[in-house]
Amino acid sequence: MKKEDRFVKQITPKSVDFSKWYGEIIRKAELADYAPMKGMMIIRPYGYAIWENLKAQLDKRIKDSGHSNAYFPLFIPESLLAKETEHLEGFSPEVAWVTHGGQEELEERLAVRPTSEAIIGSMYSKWIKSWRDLPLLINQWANIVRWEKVTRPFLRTTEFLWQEGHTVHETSEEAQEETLMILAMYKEFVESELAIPVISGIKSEREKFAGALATYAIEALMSDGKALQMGTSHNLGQHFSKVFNIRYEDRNQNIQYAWQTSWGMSTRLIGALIMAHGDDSGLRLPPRIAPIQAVIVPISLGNWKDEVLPVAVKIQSELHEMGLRVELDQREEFTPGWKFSEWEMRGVPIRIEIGPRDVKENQAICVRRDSGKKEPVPLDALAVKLPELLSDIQKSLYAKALEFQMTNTHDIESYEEFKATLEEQRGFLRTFWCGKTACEERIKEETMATIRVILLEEDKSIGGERCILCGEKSEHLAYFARAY
RNA sequence: CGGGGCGUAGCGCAGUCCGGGUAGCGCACAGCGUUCGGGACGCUGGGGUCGUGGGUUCAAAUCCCACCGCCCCGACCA
Repeated sequence: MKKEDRFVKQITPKSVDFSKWYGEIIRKAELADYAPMKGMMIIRPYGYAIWENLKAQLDKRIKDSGHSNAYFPLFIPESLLAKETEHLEGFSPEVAWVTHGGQEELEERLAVRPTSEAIIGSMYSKWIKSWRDLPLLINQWANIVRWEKVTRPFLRTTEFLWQEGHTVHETSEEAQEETLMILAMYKEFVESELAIPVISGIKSEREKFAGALATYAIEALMSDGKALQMGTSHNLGQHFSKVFNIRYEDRNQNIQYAWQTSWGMSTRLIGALIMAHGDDSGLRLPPRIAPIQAVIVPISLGNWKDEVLPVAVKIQSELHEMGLRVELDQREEFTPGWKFSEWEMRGVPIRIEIGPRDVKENQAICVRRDSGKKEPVPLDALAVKLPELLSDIQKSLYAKALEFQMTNTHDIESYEEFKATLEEQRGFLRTFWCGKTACEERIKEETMATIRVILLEEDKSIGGERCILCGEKSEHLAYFARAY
């Protein structure tokens, strides 16, 4: 961006210091604030409004695909959490424990849920008796606590909000089908609502969820070239049904352990929005989830209160009637220029300027946040033009992000090239990997890059290439990246 | 958990070393007036346990000791 075009001067340009830029956007756009406890944050109304929009859109998809919402307890007795040992071992370093009720020490410690497989599994064993009880398709919206050592607002906080689905099925095939259906739903949701293109695939053994048979994930590339996991879908197989005794009588009157899945997406999505779309002037929110889709800024010149304001009020109420989220900024203590910068920083997709000149000409000036393009629009055309603009901005943000992802996805043929590319340009490195944890770990040690996902069978165009590190024959086409 | 940085008004900082002595600046905030098509200006005003505890001293933001917290960069994770 050219210097004279950069009107917002309150934040560090992201090219100068990405971390600082990220933190400043969060505080100055009033998305969140640091809490007085380490690793915790307050999600402020503007940030929470984004979450509510994301949640509404995702919740609709979850329900449309046959799932129902429920709510399970925040606390999990230690004995329950400890039943699946791989699960406990995976989470134990980051579990917070309640040891006292008032002054009295508890007989058994209570874990603050780091995820709810255990408590939900224990209840499912009571509810499921017959194949007629299946599939059981439940989702919960909840808060989760994980005692992380390194925290960053939205990306990794001690407490976060998420959605976790927990389903039970008659067969292994059905569980697998559910796992992949959710993965596809997540991808569609993120791409169409958040306008962020993602890659999807299976996680390596090392990166999979503790206690799962297989973990699938969607991953996106942030604009600093690092990858971010945006959602996971796990096929739990019978691991949890065996320890929680979730059994049913099948259609042939045999007693069987049930097959389960679990899947989740969190407030981390907000961090992704910031890092995938934001620019030097601040946030750029996709219209479909922006709390404010258009802001009207009246130009306070001359007798504007009588001449301009009534027109602005009328525009707002008309657009509001159409279901658009439109704000009229009639604060008198700020100049129009100040407001322009403010709303830009907060990522509002469209600004509608209206001043005395426009009123005379029966028009308003529409300015796009994504491109900065201004155009006069006749007042009676606003109702048609605005939805068009919003939809165009949504598409264009996605297209820009996709272009970025494609130009930063590199097909790699040698380990030397792998290391060089990572140093010089980051991004996704697409290459073959033999499937051995030893190779994966050595690559991580030497380059800080991890396997984000391995492409699924059906996505593979070619087979029989060789592992980037050891040279063994391999069918695993993997995406590597440095990740958050 | 390692390495670095920082705690002074809501935010950003100066003052601390090298000299202990009325706690300052910019922004923000409040009032009034003039302004307003890309972060306006004038005047007036309010706001401080100088991170916490201890010590030295007539006197500590400043010197000494201990502790706490936060941020950033690395090893582990939605």
